[in-house]
Amino acid sequence: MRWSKTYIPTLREVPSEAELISHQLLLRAGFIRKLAAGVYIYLPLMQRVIKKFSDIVRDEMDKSGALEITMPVLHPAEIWQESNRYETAGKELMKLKDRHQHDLVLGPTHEEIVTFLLRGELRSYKQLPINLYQIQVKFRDEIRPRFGLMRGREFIMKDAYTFDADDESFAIAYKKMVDAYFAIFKKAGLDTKKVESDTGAMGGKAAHEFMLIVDTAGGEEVILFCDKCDYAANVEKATFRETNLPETDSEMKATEDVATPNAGTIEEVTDFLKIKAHRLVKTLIYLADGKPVAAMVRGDRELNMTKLTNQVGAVELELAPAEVVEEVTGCPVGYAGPIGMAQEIPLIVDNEVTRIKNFVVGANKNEVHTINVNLDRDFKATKIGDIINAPVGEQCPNCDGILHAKKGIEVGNTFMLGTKYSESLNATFTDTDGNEKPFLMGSYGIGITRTPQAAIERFHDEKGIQWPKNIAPFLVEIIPLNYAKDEHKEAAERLYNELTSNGIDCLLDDRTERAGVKFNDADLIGVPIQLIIGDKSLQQGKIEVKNRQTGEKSLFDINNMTEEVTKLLGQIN
RNA sequence: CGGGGUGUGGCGCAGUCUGGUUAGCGUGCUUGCUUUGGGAGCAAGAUGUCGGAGGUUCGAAUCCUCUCACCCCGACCA
Repeated sequence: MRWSKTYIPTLREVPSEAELISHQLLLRAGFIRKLAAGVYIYLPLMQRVIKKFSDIVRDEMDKSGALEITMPVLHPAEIWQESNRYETAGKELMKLKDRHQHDLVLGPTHEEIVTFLLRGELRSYKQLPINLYQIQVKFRDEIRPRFGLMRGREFIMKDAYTFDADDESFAIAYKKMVDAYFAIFKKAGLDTKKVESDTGAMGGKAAHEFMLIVDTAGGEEVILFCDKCDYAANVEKATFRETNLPETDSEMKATEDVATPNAGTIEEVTDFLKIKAHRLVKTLIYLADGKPVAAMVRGDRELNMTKLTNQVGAVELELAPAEVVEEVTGCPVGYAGPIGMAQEIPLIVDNEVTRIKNFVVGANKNEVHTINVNLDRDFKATKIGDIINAPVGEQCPNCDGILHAKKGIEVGNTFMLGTKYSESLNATFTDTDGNEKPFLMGSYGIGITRTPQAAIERFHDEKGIQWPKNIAPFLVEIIPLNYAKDEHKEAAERLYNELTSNGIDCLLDDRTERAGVKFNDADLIGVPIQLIIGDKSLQQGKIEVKNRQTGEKSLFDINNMTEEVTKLLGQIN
């Protein structure tokens, strides 16, 4: 492709709307433009990246035995009502009405549709297993779309669905997908980690996420890793073993209310009472599906809303607004405690709280805390369980290693759905014994538009993008320094024709721009190999080569370019 | 949804507090000449519903009301 014949609108300045470096580079390098919040136009370079990544995904999915189909984007609301996700995922769904006032949904994912398809088609175990996938645009009415292609309202996803007759067969299907995912990301030049995750709104038995580890602001997810074994889980899911028992008293003491003037925060209270943060147990009021619940965790711990949601069996959980807190506790926000609340509500207590004697809690009175409080003696828990984020430095749940945290971007996920959808949508088959059984299902996603942005977040420098070769818009960019000069132009054209006819994907910068402009644009768009045609090297019968990933420069013989370029391509990521 | 912020040529911004020529600057764009190995120089030129609607005023980018869009933050304070 010639630069003059395509459209690469590079920007010199950073558009003010972009926060993340990867988002800025996508805009500056002329890959995307925004239409509305979370809705983007893919320009020619992005289109090429999408195609290259999609081809890798297709290739590996096909190899794994999955079958490509295309399902509709437009869904009748009824099928979503049938699975009950019209309610549970309601706010995320893009809804619309047709001219007959029929409710429709723009598909955010396709469990319902693929199950609809197969419940009418598959009647026997003999037709199983089957794996169907598609690469297609999805719609989600995100609360807050942000960061360019990272969290859009419209985006492209590869989604696959497996149907199996029994657990052994499902385990094979799941493993095949996991293997395919590792192969896909490896081919795309991305080293991903598979981590355990919560099943969330998707439901089902278990789930994993494929994370690209980054150390930039783009890493939205926190992942806990064991330093000894291969345990890895995202923060919502990660558990730990309580081996570092906190210091505490041996005997219970009598409770006492203590005035704590102007001490509302954990720090203020612990300073005032001269105690360590773990001895102050905070009581947080949440609304679980609209009903207030209280949760107690150590002052030095973070409550994990996903775990709490699961403990109370709720669909939606949100921190209670101040008015509700005041109504429930009977005092201003900041002094909630388990004893003497104005209303009786469920009380979920974190495991760790049971290890401490004589802790401090809010007294449900303004600027008063109660000291020497003990579980069971002074109040009863509705439920005791793990409701905190696994703390860094605590012990791995599987071995004696220590947990540490990293940030990552989720580029793929796999869900063991079990029979959640096949049961709710009544999709059954006849087993070997003649009985009707619901299908065992799995669903598997890869963000086709998010992954390239994640790759940029991982691979860039101050000059621009450093694409891994297999998802780069081009493999090679030919840069004649002075296209108006016949020798440069001829050498460039010859090189372009030679490489192109040998199947090497080239971009020829045939603009009559100055060298500096071309160098900067080349570094910005991030094509892995730059071939620079200038007087210095040309006079020696050489072409200058710059490896965009390392910045390394060398000279190739002008008569041996295809071989040299192919060799270099074989060496880079 | 709550909180904060921003809307001014393609892009980045100033001007708004304290209303007053013809709304500026940088960059980009067009044309010409020169230049040509890391975002050139000189010259000439084009490009604005100042997000929108309404209002106050002799006069509004600027003040008031409403509205729309976009960006950021969101629960250790319980």
